[in-house]
Amino acid sequence: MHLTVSEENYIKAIFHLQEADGTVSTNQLAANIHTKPASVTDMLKKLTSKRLLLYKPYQGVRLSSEGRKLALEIVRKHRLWESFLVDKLQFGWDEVHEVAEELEHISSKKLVDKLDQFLGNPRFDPHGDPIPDSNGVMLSLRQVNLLDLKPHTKAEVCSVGSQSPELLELLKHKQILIGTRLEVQCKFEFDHSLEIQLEGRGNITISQQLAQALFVKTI
Amino acid sequence: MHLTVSEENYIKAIFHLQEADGTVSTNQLAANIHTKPASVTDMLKKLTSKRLLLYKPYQGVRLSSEGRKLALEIVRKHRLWESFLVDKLQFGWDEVHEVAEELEHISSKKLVDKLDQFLGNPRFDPHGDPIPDSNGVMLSLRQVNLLDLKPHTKAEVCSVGSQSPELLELLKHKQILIGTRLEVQCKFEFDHSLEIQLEGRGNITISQQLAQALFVKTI
DNA sequence: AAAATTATTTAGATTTGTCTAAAAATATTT
DNA sequence: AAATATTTTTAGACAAATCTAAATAATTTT
Repeated sequence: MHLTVSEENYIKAIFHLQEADGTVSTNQLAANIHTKPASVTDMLKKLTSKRLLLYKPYQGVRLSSEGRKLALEIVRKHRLWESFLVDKLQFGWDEVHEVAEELEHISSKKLVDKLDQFLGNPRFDPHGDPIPDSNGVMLSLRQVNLLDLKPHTKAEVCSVGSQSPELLELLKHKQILIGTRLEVQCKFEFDHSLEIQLEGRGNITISQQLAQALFVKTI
Repeated sequence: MHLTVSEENYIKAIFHLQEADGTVSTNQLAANIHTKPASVTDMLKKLTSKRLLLYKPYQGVRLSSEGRKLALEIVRKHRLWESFLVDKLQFGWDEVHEVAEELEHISSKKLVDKLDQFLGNPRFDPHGDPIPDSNGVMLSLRQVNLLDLKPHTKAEVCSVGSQSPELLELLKHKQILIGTRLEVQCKFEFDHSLEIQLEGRGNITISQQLAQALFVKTI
């Protein structure tokens, strides 16, 4: 089954969007992939005819099991390449996403497996996200959204919700990294912001938007 | 200047073909790139309008200095990735070409330079071909075609003329690698074949076609 | 439940890179 | 140098992936 770069990008986007929702709408996809709803409809039809999607017009779309398998291969490649860039080529973890978006479309199965081995079969990428193995099995982290933590719980940052440059800029400024430990001090109903204490440092404020983008495990 | 994969492949093909000829014909390009002459004409017009080619209809084509610069970047990427695959991922030198054909189109300049550094700034790839540096400067080997050697000269294989699977299969069968040492015993006018002695082994026959594909330096 | 709004699909156009068939230019042979 | 053969270009068509504008379906509001 050979897919174009464009087809792969749709499969990947549906995979990520359906994590939350179960089923994905045309408009959601169009926004995510920076294209127009009409273009999405065309592509959904094409991928459905290739048996990669379960799609009923007006009813949203999900990946078929075949589609899910392909999505996991793409995610695996993306996260392995990110690991390579950070661990071997000394990229910053906040500058690898775009390059990995290109590298993830290289098709050689042998390349991916050799790369995996070369990196020591890592289970998580530099952002803390789990890397599927060559059978498409992916560990899931016991991670919760920072927004859902109660006051006085301690936690460790283990992944971020997106790789947008804007988010990464803010994290850099606040000196929050994967592995940073913190304790929620209090929460404010008014704007849903939190005050947290960073281990070894003082208290800082986290906005609702930022908290929503941070996934932690309690410690 | 952003080029599509297809455009880059034309630039690269012209670069390699003009090594020998100086100027490249439409049919030559079509054969090399596995496409039809009519398609080549269209692309030549497009790349000419981007000022990457010097092209007069019916008169063949050459790279402009801008085109040559881009070609060298692509060749650099190709050969660095081949080095990575062989040196780091333990690929055989005869199985890296196709993967490198994909990797060479990844656009990040930073990636290429970091990769170069990671590999220890190699000057030659696993096939013995020189790798241009980040300024597009490429060492040229003092290498001659095996066909041009006189009887009783000793030489060392330092590069092969192509990476076609057929050629690599034959080299594997005859156990000829980069670095293999040999001595030309005699040449036959009739079919332009050579008899050579492989160091530590017996005499074998090299056809005109094979000799033409082997570049050596005398020792 | 009818009207208004929003979401989605259809219809038709555009761009890129390719193709085939035919025409034009160049090269080779007699 | 005329005829023939080869090479190259032009003209017109096609598939992929996108777009805009218009039509249709679904949802929400009143």
